[in-house]
Amino acid sequence: MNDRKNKANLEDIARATGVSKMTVSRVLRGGSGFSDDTRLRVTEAAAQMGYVPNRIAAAFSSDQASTLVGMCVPRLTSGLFGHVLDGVDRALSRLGYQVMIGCNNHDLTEEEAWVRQVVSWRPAGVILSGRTHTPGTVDLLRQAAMPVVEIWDLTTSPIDMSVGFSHRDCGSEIGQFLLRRGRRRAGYVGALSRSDVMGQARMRGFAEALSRGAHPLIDQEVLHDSPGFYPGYYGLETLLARSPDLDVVYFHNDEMAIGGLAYCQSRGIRVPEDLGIVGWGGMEAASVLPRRLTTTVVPTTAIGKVAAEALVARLRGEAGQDVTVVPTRLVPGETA
Amino acid sequence: MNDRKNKANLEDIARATGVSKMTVSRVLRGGSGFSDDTRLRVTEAAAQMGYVPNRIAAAFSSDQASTLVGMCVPRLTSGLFGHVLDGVDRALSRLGYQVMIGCNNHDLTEEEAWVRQVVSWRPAGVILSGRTHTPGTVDLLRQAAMPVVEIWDLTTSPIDMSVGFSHRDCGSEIGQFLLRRGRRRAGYVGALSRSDVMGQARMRGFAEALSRGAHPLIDQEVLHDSPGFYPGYYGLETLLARSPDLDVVYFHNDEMAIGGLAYCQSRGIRVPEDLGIVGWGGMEAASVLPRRLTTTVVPTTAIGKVAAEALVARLRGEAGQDVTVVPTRLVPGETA
DNA sequence: AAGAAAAAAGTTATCGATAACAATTTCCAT
DNA sequence: ATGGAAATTGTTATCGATAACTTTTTTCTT
Repeated sequence: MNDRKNKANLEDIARATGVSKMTVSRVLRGGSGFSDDTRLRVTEAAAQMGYVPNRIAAAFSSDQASTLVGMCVPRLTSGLFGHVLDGVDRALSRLGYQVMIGCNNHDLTEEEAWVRQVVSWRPAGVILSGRTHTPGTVDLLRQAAMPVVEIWDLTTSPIDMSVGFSHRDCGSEIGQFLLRRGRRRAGYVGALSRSDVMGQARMRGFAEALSRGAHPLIDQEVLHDSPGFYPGYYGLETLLARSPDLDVVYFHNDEMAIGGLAYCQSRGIRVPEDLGIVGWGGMEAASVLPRRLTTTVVPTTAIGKVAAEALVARLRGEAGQDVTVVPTRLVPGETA
Repeated sequence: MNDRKNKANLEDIARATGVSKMTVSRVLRGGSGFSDDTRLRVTEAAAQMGYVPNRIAAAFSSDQASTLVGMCVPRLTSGLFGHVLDGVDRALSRLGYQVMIGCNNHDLTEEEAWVRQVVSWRPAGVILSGRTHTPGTVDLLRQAAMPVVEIWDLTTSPIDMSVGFSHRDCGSEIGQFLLRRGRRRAGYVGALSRSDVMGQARMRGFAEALSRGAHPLIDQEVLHDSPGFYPGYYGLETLLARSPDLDVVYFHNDEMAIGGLAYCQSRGIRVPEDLGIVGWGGMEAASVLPRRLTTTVVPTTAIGKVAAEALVARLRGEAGQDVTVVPTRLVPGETA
């Protein structure tokens, strides 16, 4: 307990116990190579001195010992990613890992900047959202030679591993569903056109299914805004002003769809009789609306959990598949 | 570029440039003490060799250099904390810090375990949620002698700094508001009774204000469940079964209040005529309901931002206040 | 009881960066 | 030109833990 750093280190404990630093290290890491008597004395001294291991030093010395995992999401304020994060954090913290977060705002350059920061911490592994990355990002991760899991948007040729589902298939499934229900004049309301490639993929899948069914997408309104309630409200207003005779509208996500529902309510448009409304994501709020929203439920927590477990399995050298599909579920609801 | 570690280090760059490690270090950290010529040669070599600094080593060597900040929230799946996290992450990542997250599930023992892990990474500072902590947590943080910000629930005697508002005042303000509006028979629906001390504080403030107004709280239903939509729905059902003549119900948060609204809708209870509904938190969804929810809006992102800035200010030795009040705002809405 | 095997404990080198200090070079005024 | 200040560069020690190896002690077998 000196003045400047009041933190005890291995040497302090060694001195207090009359053994070597190395023996203390062995005891505290709980391996073998020490007697019961020594173990007792060391653990007691450590507890008494309030020893907190220095993981910086440990990670520095061994480079096997890092328990840091980086996790980057497109937006922290999205309810869906909160659940993914929760799944990741639960699985990892239980195993003694710490999660470093990042947020790329759907911007691949921001993602690269974040990856550069994280890699400089020499983490045990990294989890990214999405399948598209800058060449620089991929380089950095390959150089770092650690487990990488790409989640959310499935890719068959991942940097390392991938856990998720196909956004295109989500859109396509909804398209087919609506055609079966007799909808013939579909529109789309989206957001973040430039950057949210996954939303785009859903829209493309949707449009393709409609075209295959010979009732192609009539019109779409894609806002340069974040996909929230108000953009949904005003997006639908704009779309209907242009194409009043649509019979169903697919939204970028549930938040926007709920905004769309609010617009319908305010204008006396009956849902689903006059207009069908379909969302995506499966936010909890959508399921307690007066009419349950027709949507695709995404197993957010499961994706986080599976991604974390895949990462740890790889760290432990266990065999595992590189690509894991976590299926989504179309919930018919009452709005389409 | 050896086999085992394909990462270049300062020494590699030094060799390639014909200067000393120290000079390379100086150049890459962008201080002074080198010529333009050297700077150019070094930065070029670094870029060419794909040098990624080793922050583990840097943090280890100087203990001033840690750019890690720990941030612990009660729940990652809460929309509110997603915004707080976003505020923190934006402010910190802009300044070159990395955020390590944790989640304590409203459990002080889990919080202590997390703090122990985080402290072992010798972070630059820590942000906690709430004003109540175990003695062990407080000890660990005091020992570590680094900036600590307690957010969300304001305390006048923080471990170090505090940024937030008074939950009791939130409840009290709603109580007074409802009395002014002529409500006389109020109930409360809550969740997580044992662990969510902040929800409890709101309830207490609410009940006190009602008592001062001579129309005390009639009944309350507190579920041992997480505060979501369904608990709100069924909580209100239970409460009304027991006390059918309530004229207003205050909910633990907006999610639960929306669940309550759904229950009213399903039973033909008119809101606000037959029953007033009041939430807390200010989730976005609540503002696009057919009737805007009466609630208290919490400046989530601002709290995160202010907390992060206070932490960094302290790190830089700048003066700043220890306790910052970030005011909430009662939004009358149309449901009470 | 002697020797071999196993367990326990100690020694030394090392990870990569930085602080503190020392040495060298450059620049400028006289 | 020359002394001295300023700018630039180099040297050495250090942070705390761990891997790899060596030494000492204990245990077991015949």
